[in-house]
Amino acid sequence: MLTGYVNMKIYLGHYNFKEIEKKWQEYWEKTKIYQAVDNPRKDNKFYLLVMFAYPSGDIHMGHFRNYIIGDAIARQQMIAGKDVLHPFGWDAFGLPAERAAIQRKIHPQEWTLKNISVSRSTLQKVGISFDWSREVTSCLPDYYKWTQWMFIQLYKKGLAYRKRGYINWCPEDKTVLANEQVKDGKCERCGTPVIKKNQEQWYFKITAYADRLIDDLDNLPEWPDNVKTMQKEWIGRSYGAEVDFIIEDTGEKLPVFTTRPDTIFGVTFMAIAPEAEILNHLHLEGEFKEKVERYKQKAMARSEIERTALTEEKDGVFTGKYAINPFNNEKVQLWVADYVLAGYGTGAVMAVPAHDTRDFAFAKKYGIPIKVVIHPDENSSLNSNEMSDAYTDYGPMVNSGQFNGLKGKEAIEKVTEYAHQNGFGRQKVNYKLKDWSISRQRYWGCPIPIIHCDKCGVIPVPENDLPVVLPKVENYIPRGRSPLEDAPEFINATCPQCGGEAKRDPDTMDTFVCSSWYYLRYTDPKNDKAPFDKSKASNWMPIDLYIGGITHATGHLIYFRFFHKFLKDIGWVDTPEPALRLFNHGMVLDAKGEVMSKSKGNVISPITLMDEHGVDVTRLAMYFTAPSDKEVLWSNDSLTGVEKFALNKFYPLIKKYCQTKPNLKQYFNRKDLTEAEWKLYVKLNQTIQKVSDSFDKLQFNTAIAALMELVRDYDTTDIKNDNFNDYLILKAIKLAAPMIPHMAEEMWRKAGFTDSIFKKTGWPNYDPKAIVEDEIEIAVQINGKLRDTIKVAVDANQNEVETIALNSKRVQSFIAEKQIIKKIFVKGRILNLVVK
RNA sequence: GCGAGAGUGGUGAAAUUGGUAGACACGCUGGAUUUAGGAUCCAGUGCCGUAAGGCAUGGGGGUUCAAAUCCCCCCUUUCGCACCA
Repeated sequence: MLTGYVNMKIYLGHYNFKEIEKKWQEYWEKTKIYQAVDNPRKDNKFYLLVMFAYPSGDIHMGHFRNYIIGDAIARQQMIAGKDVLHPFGWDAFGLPAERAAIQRKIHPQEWTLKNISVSRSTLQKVGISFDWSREVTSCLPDYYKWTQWMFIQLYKKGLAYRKRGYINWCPEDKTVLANEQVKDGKCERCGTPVIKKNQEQWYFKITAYADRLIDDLDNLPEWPDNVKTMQKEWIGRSYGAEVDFIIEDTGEKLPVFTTRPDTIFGVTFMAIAPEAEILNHLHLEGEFKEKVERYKQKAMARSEIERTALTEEKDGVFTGKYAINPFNNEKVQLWVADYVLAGYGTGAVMAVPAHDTRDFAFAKKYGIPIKVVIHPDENSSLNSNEMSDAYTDYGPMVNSGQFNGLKGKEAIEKVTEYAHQNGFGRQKVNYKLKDWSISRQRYWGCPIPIIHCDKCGVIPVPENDLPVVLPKVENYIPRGRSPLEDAPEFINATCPQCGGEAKRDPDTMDTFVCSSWYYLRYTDPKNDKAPFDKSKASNWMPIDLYIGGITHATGHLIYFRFFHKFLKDIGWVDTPEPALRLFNHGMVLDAKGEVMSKSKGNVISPITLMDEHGVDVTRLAMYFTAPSDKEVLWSNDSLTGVEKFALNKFYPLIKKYCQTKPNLKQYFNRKDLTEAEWKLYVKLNQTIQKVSDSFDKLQFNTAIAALMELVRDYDTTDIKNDNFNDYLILKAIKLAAPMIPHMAEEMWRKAGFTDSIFKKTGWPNYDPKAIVEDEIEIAVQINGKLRDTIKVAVDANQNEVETIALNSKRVQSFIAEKQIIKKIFVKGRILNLVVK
């Protein structure tokens, strides 16, 4: 019945990947197979999102891996019959594009648009199933019009506001950075140490959502724990109390935040951050004024890295002023110290040297008293003269008046309650998270839709006048203030309120604003009346699977959740969270484990590999090398095994197809198959199960291994039933199709189908009664050590297995002259005989 | 320093979540075929040992009939946070 021996040499020539890839790519495009509908069935939709890309050149290995992971899942869902939305777009504003443009002396817009078109056509050649009809590009006015609209909605709700304060400034990029763009005190992009600068900026009030951003993480079971933990820590919620100390001279309140109100009687000094506003209220005099001033200057000049280095000894300077502890009316010294952070709490801390490590070191250095107010327990005590470090655990309060003896949680509650009743304190929750600084003094970004009028103040641009178009200026080099300030045609405007002369806001937005809502635009990308149609968005939301790098854990992924929650509050979306499941893929490094970069000269381009080996083989190699969440040390050797498999083993299956058009929905009955066929049928169903499981976990390496086993076991000499033969081949093609789409489509068509395999043809379900073989090998252990394996019927009970086992010569030799004292039997697995 | 994860053959990795460790590949060794091959096919391949057998999942202890998997200590490593009062 079958074609018999096939010369593999001839065969390889028969899979002309260049031709076949082109053929199907054109077909898929022509038939619009990836075009998502606007109104999927709610219970049958699958929104697969991969993070959109910076168009910084053509795509590299990392992109390639990211997108083929998503593509395999998207295609599996298509086969499975889901309505799939799998869009793509470009995060096209931002510093990298601008910097590259400056280097090459091309306008950022031209550079960006050119890169987009190159990258797009590469992605099309990779055969990624993106719905290009929904492409969005964040630097084009039809998109950023709505980014500006978002800004205005936030402004209307009081969630976008201006504030003067110290900001992170990158002297190299000459712009403000958000906290998440500062890594180790350096600019994340260029590595330049960041300095503090006092400037008026726009902020989004993300802190108003801090609690929901933390609490709702518990409703995201399909987000990785590490990301959730990172977000929780980043937001950094801590419960405590705020206590008002009194500045002795002026009687002014000096509130401080503490998580340890139970140590309040141990306060021996207060420390204030050099940048803190309160310092100006102290009316410092004489030499103290000078010293403090000098210290402030010094502290501000130090870089963030120096200031936060833990090895650095803590220092500070006495202000000559005192504050009163409202609990015991004790007078405590007021110090300025740069280990206190201006941006957290009130910028001042109550220092309890006996019970805080930092305060202890500081007190020792400056000879400030140390007062013990907590003992480790009722039976042991501390002596401040003998302490070599602070005691920071909980314990009973001492030297604390009426509170003596209370400890831990109860102590904290009682102390706080007392402060509350007496009007000098309250419960307080504090967050590390700060409001999101979004102003950037750069050209290549989304203009902030605000007009500054001398008469009317800050006026948002009316929504009808959007977009505020970014002008194409010649001089976009950053100089420390926004280049737009020097573009008269842009900066000069009329006030929408009084009609008088006014100025536009010269800054552009952080690009993370653009990427905070793009996933919604995909549901309705051409809408020019609204950012998106509510019902279209509602049809597709939430995102079922969001794939991207772990690098965005505390940046983009928090902003995007914040935006979504805001949009829910103003009635534009109806789910509490944007994405049900998050998956972080691993990085691609070179064979030595180093990042691929042009400067190192170790870049391997996926394009070169695809030209030489074809898209499908290149994809397969990437899938097979490691599970998707692990990093890959890429070596071209990875191609060898999978190439042989794909070209010499898998593709030739189609030559053995007998054109019987089997019914793929059926299961076979045992009586209709020969013994060998049934065995193969079981193998097929096991493969279906393994591949499906692997896809659920995005572990394509094991899916491929399972397919390799199936093909290895497939032996036509055993098969008499052509219908079964064809059934097996078609199922195998479907299982492989998401990973090797071109080859699979080719095989599918060769099998006589006139429509695409990706058009809801049905993902294979395994036959539950054909998952285990009739006869299996089970292990026989003596005292827990493997001594033999025996073949038994799959449902053999303990007695049957024992009989067979005891018949084994090997087993006998191990139990000879010994007594069996215990028998453990796990059906289908092991028999363990304990002997003595 | 704190938090989370990881450590399995020469290499990439599997392991039904406590039940035959190393699936599937790469590489290597031997053989076959071939004018030749980096092509293809067959066999072998964790380590020690001729064998019987013993030893093996970073190291050391423990729980269990049974541990890569659970518990304790240590080492290495990756990532995140890094004076958050």
